[in-house]
Amino acid sequence: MYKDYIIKLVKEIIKDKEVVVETPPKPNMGDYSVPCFNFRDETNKKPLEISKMIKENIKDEENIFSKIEVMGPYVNFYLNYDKVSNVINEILNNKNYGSLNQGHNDALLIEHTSINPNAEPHMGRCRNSLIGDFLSRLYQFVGYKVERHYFINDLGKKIALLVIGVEKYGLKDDSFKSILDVYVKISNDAKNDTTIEQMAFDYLELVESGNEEMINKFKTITDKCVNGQMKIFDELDIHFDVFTHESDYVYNNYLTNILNKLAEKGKLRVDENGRNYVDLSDYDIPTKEPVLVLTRSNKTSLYPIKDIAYTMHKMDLNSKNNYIVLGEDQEVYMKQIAATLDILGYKAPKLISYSYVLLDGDKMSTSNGTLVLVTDFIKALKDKIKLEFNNRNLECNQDTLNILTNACIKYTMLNVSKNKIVNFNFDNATSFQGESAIYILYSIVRINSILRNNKYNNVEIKLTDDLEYKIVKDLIEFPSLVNDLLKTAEPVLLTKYIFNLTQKFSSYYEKINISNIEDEQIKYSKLMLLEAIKIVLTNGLGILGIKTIEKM
RNA sequence: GCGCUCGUAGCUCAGUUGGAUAGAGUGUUUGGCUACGAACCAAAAGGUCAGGGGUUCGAAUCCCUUCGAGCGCACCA
Repeated sequence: MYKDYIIKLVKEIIKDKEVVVETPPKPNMGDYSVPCFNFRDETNKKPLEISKMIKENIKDEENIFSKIEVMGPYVNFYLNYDKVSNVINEILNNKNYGSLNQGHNDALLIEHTSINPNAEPHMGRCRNSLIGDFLSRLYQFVGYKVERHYFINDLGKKIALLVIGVEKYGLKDDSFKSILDVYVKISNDAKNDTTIEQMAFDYLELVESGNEEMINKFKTITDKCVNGQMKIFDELDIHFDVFTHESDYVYNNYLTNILNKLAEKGKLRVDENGRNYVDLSDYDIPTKEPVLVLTRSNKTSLYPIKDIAYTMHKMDLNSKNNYIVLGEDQEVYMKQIAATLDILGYKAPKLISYSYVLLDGDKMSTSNGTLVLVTDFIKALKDKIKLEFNNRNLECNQDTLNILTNACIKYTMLNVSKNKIVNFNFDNATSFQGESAIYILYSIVRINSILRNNKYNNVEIKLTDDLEYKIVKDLIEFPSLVNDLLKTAEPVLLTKYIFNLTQKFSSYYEKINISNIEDEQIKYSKLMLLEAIKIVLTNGLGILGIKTIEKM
């Protein structure tokens, strides 16, 4: 946070040049540094002379730095910890520390997950939900009023098949599993009997023509599916505010209006088979043909036109802060949608995309059996956690078990850059040592333990140890980290920050026994430091969707 | 074939919009508990940053190229 201050100071000396502030490679080289290579000007001074010149002329009037030193072509700044440790009081007085209320209580709409109703969530698909939920919590943390949207694709060929399957085989009960069983049966039947596929198209046509009986059949079975999915997401503590059915857009005039408007703009085409498509040749679309097909030959609607109707609806609700989370495989598709929306005079939501999840090197997919279902993974984690508790003769209640399970899943999945493939490895994902959620939660438990045994009164902070300074510096950086999260939407920045801070605390814990300290001011300062660490860790974990526990 | 993303320690990953001697965890080797909670800490070993060119004071980072991986490229959603 003092980077801006440094930039301001240096700019008073070096005008018209961009000033970069970075962290020196070694702690004994200071807290911040400004490289002077780029400050060369007409006078052609060497960076070495410039760094000296900056040092001699700089005026730190707020007394933030205890020392400013020249090291070759760098000017290094050492924080005055007697002063900046004040951040601890700030954190204790503001439990929302890190949020600068960037959202100003504005509304923000985010769509994520939106998986096919007949698909059970697995760890691959789940990456969307975890990133989406992370962003939702981040935006909420910085003061947006967040609304989480879920689009229910209740009109696909697959749902039609499912309706046929239920007619043929009935439904044992309303559980997700029974529905999936029926789907597997009917899609196997369809492979040998082509009349089933034709029947599916006939059903879809009935729905689009407004046949109420058929509409109800589609909606009923889809809603049962979505209920099943939501039970799973509930376990992950991921929730949605608004559900919208794809079918809502076919009965009204939404779709014909879109087609008419595209025709008005002169961009609607019909091909030799009677299909409607949009001409996107004015846009940079990296497909063979710059088009987007909207209807089948029989004029029933394809998914994109319903998605466009839905997206327009979302943009009407919130045109300013509108986000969608999609896998990398949808990037080109989103370009097509955005281009079509542009023709229609609409903006597109901001796209957050991410790469696939591989299972030990294989893509997770139902067809080749290489996938880990969320429910199965949750179960495996719970078993392992219980075992670990047993080995230590500790009790683990349901709440703790759920929190720890969630923490493991979220931390593992969010600890990789979005545009990199996640190599999901079972042993790695269930490791509780080192860089893991359990390590972090365990450390907070140790902080709690100290704070339970040692009461304190607020004092003027007096720190005595290098490690404390390093921790304070991390705490100072938290608000600017949150800013970086907003800029990049990159969860790994946060997971690494949390882990680094936790590591520093662990070393500190080994080094200094607070309970044995006699001097009250020093002891209380350290206790306040721990409290501040706990608040920042809790805030950070909260953004990841991870709850903390008092004991374990 | 064309486009996008990626390639960093045995394994899983960071690397501050080009900066100082490339960092963590895990695994391996070693040391530390009659405890502010050892799911921890300390230390050692481990690198041609996929290969090759280029740009400049300086490249894991930018450009070109080769190789490798993932994804996409009109009637699935």
